[in-house]
Amino acid sequence: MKRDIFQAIADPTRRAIIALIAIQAMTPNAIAENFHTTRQAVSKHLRILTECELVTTEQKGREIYYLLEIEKMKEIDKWLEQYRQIWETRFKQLEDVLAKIKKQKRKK
Amino acid sequence: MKRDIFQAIADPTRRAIIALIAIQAMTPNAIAENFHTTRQAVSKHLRILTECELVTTEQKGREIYYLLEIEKMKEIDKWLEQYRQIWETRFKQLEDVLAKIKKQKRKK
DNA sequence: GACACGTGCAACCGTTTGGTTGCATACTCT
DNA sequence: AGAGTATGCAACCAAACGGTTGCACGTGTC
Repeated sequence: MKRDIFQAIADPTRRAIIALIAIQAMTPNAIAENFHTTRQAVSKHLRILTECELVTTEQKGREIYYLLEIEKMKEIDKWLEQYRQIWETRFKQLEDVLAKIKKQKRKK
Repeated sequence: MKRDIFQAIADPTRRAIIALIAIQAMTPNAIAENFHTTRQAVSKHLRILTECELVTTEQKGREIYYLLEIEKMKEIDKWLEQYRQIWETRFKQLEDVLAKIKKQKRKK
């Protein structure tokens, strides 16, 4: 039942929940109001997000606020980094080619 | 059956396939050699990756080479951008606080 | 043309997923 | 203490997922 962060963000509803609590911490009920599902379904999503440490909870009386653990999002960024390097290299190569063409035109 | 890019990268095997063909285009058979599954299973993953335009194919005789569509990866980067802004803002705020503390110490 | 090779697709199967309903628990207010 | 509110958890269900096996189709090679 160990889910990783990539599975966590795979579901559109969960991405929406993340977007919501990124702005401000919210209770399950408040979050559920934004979706066309039951509160329990949202609760399940929150459990998954908590399991892979993407969100934390903070109890205030009988209400539980869920907050986004923004640091965890960096893991995706870290994974993307290797590919960012590739597309930046390709862009650089494209620039070089364009520069070469420009140079050749000037010669005429 | 419409899958988005986030579902595509949710599976560890698919992320491994992406990592493989990021270096160089490969045939399904060559890719499958790197995993402990059947060629058909890999073929299925490739189909999913093709469906959401993360990979493209190039036929060379009876072999089909799969290549990574690196541009598509930028979609994830674009999605991450909003959160990157948040963690950078927080880091900035932290810096400000530290600077303030430093300043106060100097007064003494 | 016959045959091996590389590949995709359909059918099937067990497991996981996302959802629902119903219930138990914990806190608040009167 | 009792009523109402906020929440989590278990049981269940249909659909989707990831895998396998078997087969069909196109492409090279002899």
